[in-house]
Amino acid sequence: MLNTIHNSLQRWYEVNGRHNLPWRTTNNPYKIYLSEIMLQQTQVKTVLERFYFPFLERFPTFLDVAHSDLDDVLKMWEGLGYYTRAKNLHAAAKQCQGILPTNASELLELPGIGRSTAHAISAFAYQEALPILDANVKRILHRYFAIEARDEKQLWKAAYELFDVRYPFEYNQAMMDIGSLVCLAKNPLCEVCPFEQGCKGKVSPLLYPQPKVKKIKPTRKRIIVVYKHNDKFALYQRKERFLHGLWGFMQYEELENNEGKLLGHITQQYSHFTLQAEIYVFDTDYVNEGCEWFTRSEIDLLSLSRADHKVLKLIY
DNA sequence: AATTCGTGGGA
DNA sequence: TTCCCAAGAAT
Repeated sequence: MLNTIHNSLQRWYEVNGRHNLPWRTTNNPYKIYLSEIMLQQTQVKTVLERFYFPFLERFPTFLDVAHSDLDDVLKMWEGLGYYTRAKNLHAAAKQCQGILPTNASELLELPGIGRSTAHAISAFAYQEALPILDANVKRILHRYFAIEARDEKQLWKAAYELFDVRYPFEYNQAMMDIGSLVCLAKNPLCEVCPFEQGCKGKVSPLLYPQPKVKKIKPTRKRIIVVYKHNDKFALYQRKERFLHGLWGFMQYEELENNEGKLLGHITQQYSHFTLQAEIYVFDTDYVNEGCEWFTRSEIDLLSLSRADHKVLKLIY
């Protein structure tokens, strides 16, 4: 009986829910929206302890984002990763002039907002009765309905099937809490799960969902050259999609000449490849195309990737 | 439709 | 250490 499950879930949430998360104790749409973007593919701990509050202090309102330069938004995003999120946040602020739409279908029109995020913002800020489908909900649905295949369409159908239209806010928040606290990927705690009665996968929850086919992560070897002159260093702002908008030291696929001094090496794990780079320092006043010169303290005002911070640490 | 996007937590 | 993968969206 679905009604029994819903009541069980509501009771569980009242007692065990993470009610003090800052984006749950506000009804400010911008603060809810910001949390949803930051939390995409990112753990709560990271957002909560390092990024959410500093960003809101720098950009208290969505209108402040709309009036800002992208470089300033990227600086507050530095270290959080998936920088297209910052670019889209900035573009969205410009597009709606700092005023968020008040329903999911219009939110979906904004860059960086997909179906699940649109539903989340609308359910949390405006109580619109729509289910979300994040990693937590997906894992619960896979197990509750004993769905092995990672099929987006099937999961959305399941999401609507289990949804409690009476309490969109509480239901969606509760689902994420169950997913991150109870229905764990490796060690699910079925004994304390409010879904235990109706869950078709509880006899062997680890079967759901099917494990992803793991692909070997390729290694990219690169040469990074730190051009230095007096007290300044040459950096370029990335124009390509990867790390777009971030500043960094020059990278080459192979060393073109033997000038410069070998300083060391770095490795950086990315989601789909491993970067292994040798770092050279080259003292010159030749200005590379697309490069600009910065002192050490000026570099601190730029947004750099993790790999370039490692290079910076090698210099000092 | 499969791949591309960062970084760090946690086992 | 090594591995999986987290409040997904865009391409």
